[in-house]
Amino acid sequence: MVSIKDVAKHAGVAISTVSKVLNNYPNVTETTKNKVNRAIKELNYVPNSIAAALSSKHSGRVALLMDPVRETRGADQIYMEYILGALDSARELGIDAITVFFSMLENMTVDDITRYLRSQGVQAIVVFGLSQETKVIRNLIQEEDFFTVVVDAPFVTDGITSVGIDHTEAQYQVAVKTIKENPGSVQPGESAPSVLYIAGRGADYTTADRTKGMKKAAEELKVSLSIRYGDFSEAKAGSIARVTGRDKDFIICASDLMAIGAVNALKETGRNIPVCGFDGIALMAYAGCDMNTVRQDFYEIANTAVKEAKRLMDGEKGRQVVMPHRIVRMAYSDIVK
Amino acid sequence: MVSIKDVAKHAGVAISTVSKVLNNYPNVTETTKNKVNRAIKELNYVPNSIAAALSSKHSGRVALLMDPVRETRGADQIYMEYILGALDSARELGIDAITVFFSMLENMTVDDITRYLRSQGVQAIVVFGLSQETKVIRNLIQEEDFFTVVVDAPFVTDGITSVGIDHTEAQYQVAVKTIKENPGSVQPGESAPSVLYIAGRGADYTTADRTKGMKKAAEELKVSLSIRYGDFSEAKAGSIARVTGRDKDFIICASDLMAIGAVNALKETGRNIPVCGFDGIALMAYAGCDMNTVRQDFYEIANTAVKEAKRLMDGEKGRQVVMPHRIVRMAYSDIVK
DNA sequence: CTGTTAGCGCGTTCAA
DNA sequence: TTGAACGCGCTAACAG
Repeated sequence: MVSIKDVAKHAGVAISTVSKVLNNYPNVTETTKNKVNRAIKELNYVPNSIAAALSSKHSGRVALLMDPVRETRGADQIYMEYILGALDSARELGIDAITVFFSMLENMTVDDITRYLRSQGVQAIVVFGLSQETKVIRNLIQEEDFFTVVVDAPFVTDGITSVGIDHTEAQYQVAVKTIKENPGSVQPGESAPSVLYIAGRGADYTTADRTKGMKKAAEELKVSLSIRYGDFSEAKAGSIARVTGRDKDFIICASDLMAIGAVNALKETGRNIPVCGFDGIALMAYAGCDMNTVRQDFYEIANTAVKEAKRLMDGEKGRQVVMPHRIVRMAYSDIVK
Repeated sequence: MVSIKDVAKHAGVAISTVSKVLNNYPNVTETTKNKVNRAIKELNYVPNSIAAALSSKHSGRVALLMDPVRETRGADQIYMEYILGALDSARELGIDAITVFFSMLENMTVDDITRYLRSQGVQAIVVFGLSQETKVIRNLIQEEDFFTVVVDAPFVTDGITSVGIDHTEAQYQVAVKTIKENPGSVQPGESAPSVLYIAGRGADYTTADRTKGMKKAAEELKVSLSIRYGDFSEAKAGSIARVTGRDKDFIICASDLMAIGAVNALKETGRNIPVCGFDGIALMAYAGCDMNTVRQDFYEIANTAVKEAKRLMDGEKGRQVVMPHRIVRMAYSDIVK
């Protein structure tokens, strides 16, 4: 393995000089810089990031923490896009990222986790899909032992950046669009259209925001609103749709999986009313649900999140980043290429 | 940060002694071992794996190479399970794993990739879903610069282990089961039932094996067999089903995604014949395809693959590992909990 | 069985 | 502007 020493020798300079041009330090003549770069090329040298990390005491390593629930394989797309987006941006920024699932952290204390991550040279963490129930992770974040970026959760301090879409606005828009696009589904003679909103899990940080958006839409459109919590469970959303959805004109769901559950439940009862979801995953179309959702661009969110992590490691302060979203209609024909 | 030196001092022994108990070396008295362990506990010491890797020259780090195609989000489950399985077993074995997608390696030469991985301290690679078309990766494997485990591809040398199911047998079984379970779908008066087999991509290592299994089943059951290549494309499988499937009694597909494409194409034409897939992903059930597939247990395969990588790093020779498979019927009700 | 010592490859003072 | 030297935390001979 060719090391910095070989490069130095080959270029006829000192090791430290090579290190300086590698790290773009000032105070290096163009001439020597060229010499070094030529040597690097000729020897096909690649810096050893392990050694660099050990020496500099900051690895620039980031851990991606997420919780793909084993039971809901249909939603894997979300996590895959998170991972793809995060790794792409890590690669681009030249920092390395490791993926850590909550399941690997089970029955570990905050201290255990901190030590584990430290031993791995982790300097920053990016947390996806945090819920208030995940106490350990929440404490981990609040300990601020690492530079932290949280996706879809309201934490912002000097060391914590928050990234996510505006869930209130997104839910508002998708609800309005769904109701307005389907005026015919209101029973004739009915005074006000009725909407069943199947919200997520109360403990989830996004739930309150989305519910607020739904309420705003209901007020503006003067529709009567019933709210139930489906806990992001497809089965539970199905039950709710069967019972509470019986006399409603619209069902609006806080997740695609719940929308699928609701639609399939309705099919059994023979009813056919507009249902909309939220996440914009391909599964919707496969499940035969041609309906509105919010396109969340998980890839972009994760991509940005890692960039924000890098920003924190570079000494900048935490901040809140609001990502754009857009409303789309998922259709099978758009999926199959 | 508390280091090995602190532990040594605290325990009143030499640094190397601490290192020895850390790495379970022989020739250490129980007494000193206890002293050291106590010190470790008291100081809350965590070994720095970065330093260990630098010093020992073998990081035990493994890179997971895979190629989740961005267009087929429905099949993300496969990659998620690969990742989950691999990371779980890496965590269990105490080695760290990084995930690398083919897309991150685009327009890099074998040399570039080797250097990149080396710079990351990668010692072993696990390659998922290799196709003969991916020349660069194939060359990377054959260079044998890293300990290598390939999933579903026929490479075995002293430094390369191959892990996967028996695709011939699996395809044989699922085909037989599908045909036997649906005797009624054969047109009355017809001499021999006819089967359309939509194979994968010719360049894929699994394709030949699966096709062999299909042929064997066709011979045994005395059915006439037509073979077309769907290239694992849902759309292409749809076209094939529409055209070539028009007069067939069964359609058997080499992947779930193609099965879904075929089923949806058939729906348009109003025909309803048995169709089976292969991978056993949840999407099948969501897509309303209640049909046979091979349950491949991607999680288990990846889990095993990483263990095999560890085995290679421990100095054992490469070998072939055949994983079990089983045939299941995917139904929506089994998916939704 | 335990301790001493020499690196691993690199970043970083501090003199020159 | 350059280079020599030290140390990051640890492993691995080797000596005792």
